[in-house]
Amino acid sequence: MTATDRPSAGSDDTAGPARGDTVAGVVRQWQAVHPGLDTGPMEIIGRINRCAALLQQAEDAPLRRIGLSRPEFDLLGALRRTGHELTPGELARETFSSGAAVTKRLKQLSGRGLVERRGDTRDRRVTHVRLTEAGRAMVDGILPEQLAYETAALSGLGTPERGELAGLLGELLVQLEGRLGVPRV
Amino acid sequence: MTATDRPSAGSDDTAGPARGDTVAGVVRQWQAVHPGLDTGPMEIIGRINRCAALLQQAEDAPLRRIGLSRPEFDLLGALRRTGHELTPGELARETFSSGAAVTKRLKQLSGRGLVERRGDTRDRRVTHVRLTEAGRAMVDGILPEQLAYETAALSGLGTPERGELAGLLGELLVQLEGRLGVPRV
DNA sequence: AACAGGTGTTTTATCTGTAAAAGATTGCTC
DNA sequence: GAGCAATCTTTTACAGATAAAACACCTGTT
Repeated sequence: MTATDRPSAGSDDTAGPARGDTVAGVVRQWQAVHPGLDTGPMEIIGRINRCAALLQQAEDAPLRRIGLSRPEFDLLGALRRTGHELTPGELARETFSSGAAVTKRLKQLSGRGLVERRGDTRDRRVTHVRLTEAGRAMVDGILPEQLAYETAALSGLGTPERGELAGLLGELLVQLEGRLGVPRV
Repeated sequence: MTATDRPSAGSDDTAGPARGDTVAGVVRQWQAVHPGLDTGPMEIIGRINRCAALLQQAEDAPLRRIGLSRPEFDLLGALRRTGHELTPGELARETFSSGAAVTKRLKQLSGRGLVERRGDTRDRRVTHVRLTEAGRAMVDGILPEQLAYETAALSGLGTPERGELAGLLGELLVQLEGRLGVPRV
């Protein structure tokens, strides 16, 4: 993006470290260099990207403890929440990743005994993937911990603000998926 | 994260494609499997991650046209907006990336004549990096186009909502940076 | 002055993800 | 039913990121 970086903490004022977020600093710098610029989008997109980066870094912790990367967990989660077998292609669509990436992850995960492959009887091109008992147990075991971690990460926001934020992000996401998600098809 | 994936578009109802975003579908699936689960954080974090992924994909377009990756552009942007030379270490901090990544990008960018290195006269460990005239022109040329692209991506939201969203994200980011960003030091 | 420890940068080994091609199989069309 | 385009999955080649080690240099202490 355009504003994911840190303002070069040019402390001159009170040197107070709690004077807005890093994106605000970046925007201020751009305004100083290009006074007329419409930096409005930066304040949303820059913050979304920065939040995503920080949250993902934090969320890694519970998963890392059980030796799972987030993409791997997303794959297992897709199988768990749909409740039935999925083909590699479906998994790729569910997790928004490439087919090649899914193949790699399946190799890894089936090596660890968390998922199983089964060939289709009718169409021998396709395989069906399902969670093993161990895989199901791992997802169910880590999920509450994961959600607790996420809740803690968001605890700085009040309950009403969390609702507002979720609503606004949902609106934006509907727009983006309608606009950008469709060309994917 | 936990909910970055697509709901297995089990079209049964009216098959209306405009029935909420993909994250809402994922949350609904989890609720069906684990009825008691507090899926509140998913609705924020999942959406942030999904928005980030879609926006980054879209934002690539203007940059790709001039053969620049976003991390490279972020590096050039940091030099442009601070207005002075930066060392590789400072660039790493500004762009939130590793020193090794900065080294690689500098090699690439200086090969293209967009940045120049200069050794420090006092401390021969450090080098100073500055934009060349071509680099400055490239940043200034692409930035308005980039921002126009971003504005278009956000145009689905009304002006007041954009302000609210920016404000809420700023609050969240302050919290996250205070909590997660400090251990980085 | 020599040394120890710290800092700034680069290199190396390794890992992950993707795009493009390959391989395998189906189903439609003539 | 033979051929051919389409579909699903995997493999291959390659670009990019990171962690850890290596390297170069500075600084304060003895």
